[in-house]
Amino acid sequence: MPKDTFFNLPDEKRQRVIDAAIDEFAERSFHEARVTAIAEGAGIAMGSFYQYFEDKKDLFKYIIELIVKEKLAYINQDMMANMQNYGFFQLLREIYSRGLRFAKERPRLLAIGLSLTNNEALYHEVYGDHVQTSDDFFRKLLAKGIADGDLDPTIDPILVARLLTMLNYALADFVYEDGKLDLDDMEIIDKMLNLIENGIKNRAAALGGC
Amino acid sequence: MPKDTFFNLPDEKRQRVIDAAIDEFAERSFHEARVTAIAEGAGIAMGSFYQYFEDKKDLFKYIIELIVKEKLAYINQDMMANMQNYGFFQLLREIYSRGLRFAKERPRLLAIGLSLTNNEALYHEVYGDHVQTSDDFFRKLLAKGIADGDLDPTIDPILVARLLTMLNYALADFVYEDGKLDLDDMEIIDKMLNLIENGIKNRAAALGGC
DNA sequence: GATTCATATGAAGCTCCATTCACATGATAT
DNA sequence: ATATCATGTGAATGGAGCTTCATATGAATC
Repeated sequence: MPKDTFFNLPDEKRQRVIDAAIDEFAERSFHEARVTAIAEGAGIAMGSFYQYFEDKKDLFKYIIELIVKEKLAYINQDMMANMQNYGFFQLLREIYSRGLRFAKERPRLLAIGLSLTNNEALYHEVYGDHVQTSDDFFRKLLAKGIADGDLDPTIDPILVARLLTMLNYALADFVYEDGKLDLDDMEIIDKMLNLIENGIKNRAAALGGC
Repeated sequence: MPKDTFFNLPDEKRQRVIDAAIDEFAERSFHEARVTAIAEGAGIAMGSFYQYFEDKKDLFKYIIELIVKEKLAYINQDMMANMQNYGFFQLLREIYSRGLRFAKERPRLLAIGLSLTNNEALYHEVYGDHVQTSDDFFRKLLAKGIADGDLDPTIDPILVARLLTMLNYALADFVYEDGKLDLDDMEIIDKMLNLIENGIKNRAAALGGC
């Protein structure tokens, strides 16, 4: 947790520190990121940095906290409230589309988030035990989908939840590689959803008899 | 490229160096990995290390080269030769199952490979341009599957290739988290394939009329 | 205007490594 | 046995970067 001195800072200066930190952590892993670069980027003295934070990790945890808050704001806004009104695939479409928007609008935040998932030790230190994972969320969604009759009841919710999470990551990945795919965002999402909904098997032959 | 002195080493000693390097790179990112730990692990003097390698990166690239060779051996063996005899989903099942076996039998190699995909700069330095990606491979497979009539011809092969790659990663991920899923390997793979083949929509209702 | 308190500063101090160096060792050739 | 060559060694060297420290600045209070 940053010290009081940090929160007492004028908004503009505090924001400069946050921005500089996001820049550095987005470019380099936690271990590679340099406190000196952050201080310089924010236009503060090295000594000041340690007036504001215990150490580098203290700042990093704070930044992660901000990212989580912001991401949840993107995903959650009103959606959970109206959850009952939508079918499974509508909800999934909404989740993916909001996740993609977050990735496009805050690519540096996305990069930091991804870098954290690649560092297990740090990940646990940041989140402790109460890891409200993306998996948990999808599991609940799947349970509801099965209960509502939208989904094949024989699927394994734990496995599928993980797969949906991974596909969500895949989506974010496309953002980094512009031009790889000549599609607009909703088109990508709809094609992904089509895979999730129907698979990729050729049904034309099989359904001939219907 | 390691120096001649390295390749002139007795096999046993050369292997000790390779093993020590794999241990260290599997535990820590390239940047965090310590030459001192590798030298100590291999039972050689620091000076010797620099008789064998230009620097830390020289060794790292060599290790990656070994990993790629070994992984290809797992995946490729005879399979590509018999490709024509199998349908798309049989091939995919085979690929996933071999990938999973590699992950289970060589978890440290898997970890190093994953860590490399998380470091774009290093990744490009190691592979240069001729990045024979997993994507390319799946694209060809998909093209064949469509040509053979196994797959829905309206899918987007580029997008789906990426999704199949990500699902392959997801599979490897499960290996790390034992117990999360109470299934044996082939069961996981078959459930994944079922998602890919048929999606997760509940067809019972829709097919009632058939 | 002196004291106190909070904050600012950048130059040390320190630790951790990668890399180098000056000096063995030991084999092979002369 | 001496010279030459390849290899081995671990103690310097040096740089990078986190953290601390001694000292300023400046506002608020007495």
